[in-house]
Amino acid sequence: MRERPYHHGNLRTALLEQAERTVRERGVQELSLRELARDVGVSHGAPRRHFPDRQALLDALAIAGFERLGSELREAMDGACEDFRGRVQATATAYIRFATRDAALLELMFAGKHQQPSGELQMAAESAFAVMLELIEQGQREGALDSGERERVGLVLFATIQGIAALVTGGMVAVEQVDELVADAIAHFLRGSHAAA
Amino acid sequence: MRERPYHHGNLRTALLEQAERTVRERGVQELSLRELARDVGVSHGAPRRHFPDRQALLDALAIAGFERLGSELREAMDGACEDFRGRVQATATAYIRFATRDAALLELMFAGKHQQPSGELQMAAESAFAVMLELIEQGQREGALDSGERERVGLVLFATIQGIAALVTGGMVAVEQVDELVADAIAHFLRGSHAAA
DNA sequence: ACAACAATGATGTCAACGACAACTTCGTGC
DNA sequence: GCACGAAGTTGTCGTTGACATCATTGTTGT
Repeated sequence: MRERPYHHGNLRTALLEQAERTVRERGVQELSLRELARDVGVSHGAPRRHFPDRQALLDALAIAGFERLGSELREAMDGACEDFRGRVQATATAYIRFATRDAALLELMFAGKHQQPSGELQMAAESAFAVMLELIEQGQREGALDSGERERVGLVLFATIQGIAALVTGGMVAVEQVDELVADAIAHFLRGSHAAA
Repeated sequence: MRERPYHHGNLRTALLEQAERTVRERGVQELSLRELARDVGVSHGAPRRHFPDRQALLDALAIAGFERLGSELREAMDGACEDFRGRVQATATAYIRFATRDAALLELMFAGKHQQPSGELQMAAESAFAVMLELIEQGQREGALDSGERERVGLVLFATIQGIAALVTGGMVAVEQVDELVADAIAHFLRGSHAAA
């Protein structure tokens, strides 16, 4: 019977997957390299080959998180083929869903602790936020938004959504109130998006 | 010459002050009870008399943070005796200033990790946010805001501000852009605050 | 085929940490 | 003036992250 082979085969991925699971269930704080190694069935020194230190693991988790967030956002946006408001609502809801399901992961992604912008992480983040910018662009083409600088309007929208996520994960807003709050915020945003009457 | 006396005199306060300093300079993660004790000139077991475990210290830090945040917000709001927009802007700016100066502390306050709502912490948080609600109330009295449910409008505003803070501390918005972004967001908010034209 | 060689994993060690227990010093009320 | 409790000290245990060294495997050039 095969004692587990010397080479795990694909340890890096296994570590990332188990890490994401642990982070989701028990938070970043509780994530321990050694426990991770035990869970995956490998010695405590093994992870070091793939992640020189704990922060490197966290950075990799953040990158994976941004990639997943980006595709969920894009999927939501593309799926809602209705009007602009519908797309905004769908995208925002997808963001909040991600934020509530993976609160600890999102916190990790936002943590400015990445002393090295690390390039790759920055790319992943920008790629995820690009979806938001596309959304704004569409809105401007359809005339639902003023054609001011895209980034400025986009930032306001993005900040609002991120803020709602923070309120929810911080426990200041009950989960049942989320949809209502998102709807309120979007209505507010759209009303404010045309030059003064 | 007085070897330092056996009793520190007021260790609890000294610990909290040093802890806040350390958190501001090096983040929550780097905060160690033992190092704290060394910094204050006391043995590694001493803090335990005042904080049964690390989380208790963090909770106390969060409470102090909410109290400070609350008074800074109130001060900003009361100081700006101009129109409603000016008060909103002043309060929002004060919030962002707190968030950038004490990013790690704010993260700590928002962390849902307080398994025990702990009563006292909840009270401190509500007391800080009460300032925001007062602001909204004033706006409604002055007719600058629709008189919808206060909490809903307030939440949208608060979420936006908190979101901007997150963007800044997450490094996604440069510090120089903050004032502009806040102004944009508030303009957006106020334009959206009247029932459809 | 086979000998380097690099990649990957295992093992051992170290300092630091948080939690806990046992002991000591101090101040206060009876 | 004494007993008692609050506040601080010392020692210990198990865990952790980082590092160094060793073992096993896969690959590559000849």
